[in-house]
Amino acid sequence: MGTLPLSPREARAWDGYRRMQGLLASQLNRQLMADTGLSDADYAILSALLAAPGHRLRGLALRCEVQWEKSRLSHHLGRMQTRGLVVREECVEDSRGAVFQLTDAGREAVEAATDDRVAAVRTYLVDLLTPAQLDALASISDAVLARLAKDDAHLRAVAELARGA
Amino acid sequence: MGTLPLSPREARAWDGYRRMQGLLASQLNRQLMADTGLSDADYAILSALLAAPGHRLRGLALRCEVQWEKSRLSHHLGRMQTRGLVVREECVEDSRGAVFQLTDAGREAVEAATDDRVAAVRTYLVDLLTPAQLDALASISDAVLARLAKDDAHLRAVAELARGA
DNA sequence: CGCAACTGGATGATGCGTCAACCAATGGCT
DNA sequence: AGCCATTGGTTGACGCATCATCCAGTTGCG
Repeated sequence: MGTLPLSPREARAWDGYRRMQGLLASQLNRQLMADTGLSDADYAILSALLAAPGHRLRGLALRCEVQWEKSRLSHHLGRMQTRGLVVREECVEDSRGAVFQLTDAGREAVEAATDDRVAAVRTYLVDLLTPAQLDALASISDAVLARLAKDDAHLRAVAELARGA
Repeated sequence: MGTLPLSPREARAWDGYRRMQGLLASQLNRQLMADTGLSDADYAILSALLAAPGHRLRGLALRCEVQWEKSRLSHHLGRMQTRGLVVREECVEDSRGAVFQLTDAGREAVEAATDDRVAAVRTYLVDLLTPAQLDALASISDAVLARLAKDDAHLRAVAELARGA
């Protein structure tokens, strides 16, 4: 593929994004961690569970929520379990499956963390942007996510073909 | 701080950004890694060195370029050194300092990786966006980065005060 | 000069993320 | 029923990121 270099406009956008991404992520993570003892990853899991009916979710469903690799999820849930944030239970309808449930401590931890997280998101992102910028960010994300999803679909199609061959 | 929850518009922007960020970063990293054996982090270091006069940079300067914590930089440079991508030399004007220089292998590796990186950035971000969206992304980044810098300045000021007290 | 504070950088411990391999349960197909 | 491909999930190894600590060289100040 003959790849032309980025134009100044493109380079500015990419460069800005790259720097913002790194610093913003580390700032949000650091702050949440310092204030609540929960990492970004913890928070993602916990809030997915909190939103689920009965504060419990099948491993697979959880994986769809947070979009992690299965081994990452497994490792992390293991650690969270030893920290008492979550418990693992057997799955009734598929005995190789697992169901994870929020403990009371886990529920308290997320609830305590939520304000902090929202406040930080406001401070470092949302409150800084105009409505037009908010919408632009949403539409940019949509475009990128659609492209990434297409790739996923492509991968699945290739797997399909391999199966057929 | 009485933190009101995010409005639907704000939530959409934040949620989109969050998802895009995670998947985009992992896709870019994965692809670069698979195609060139270089991680995102490697590439950041190597391209900073490549751009520097003489392909060499003081540790401190490198840290400013990539905005990493010093221990991260030190560890990573150590590993890159054992991989033969980089060499560490003594620093003349400050003998506690260190200077890092790209090896030939390192130079070849970055140069080989550059096309791949640019192509991926096009595929998954830049080429998907309209000029208006590119500009919006740049201005959003500027706003966020300015806010983060302000915090940094604040931290420095606090340190200053502590020094004075 | 001499001492204290600071700075550039290295190091070790620890938790995290990814990959590859694995295992058991399942479901489809004949 | 019996087999085989698939799937949900775990495990171990390994490289990476962060924190706290440390060290040597440097700078500023009396």
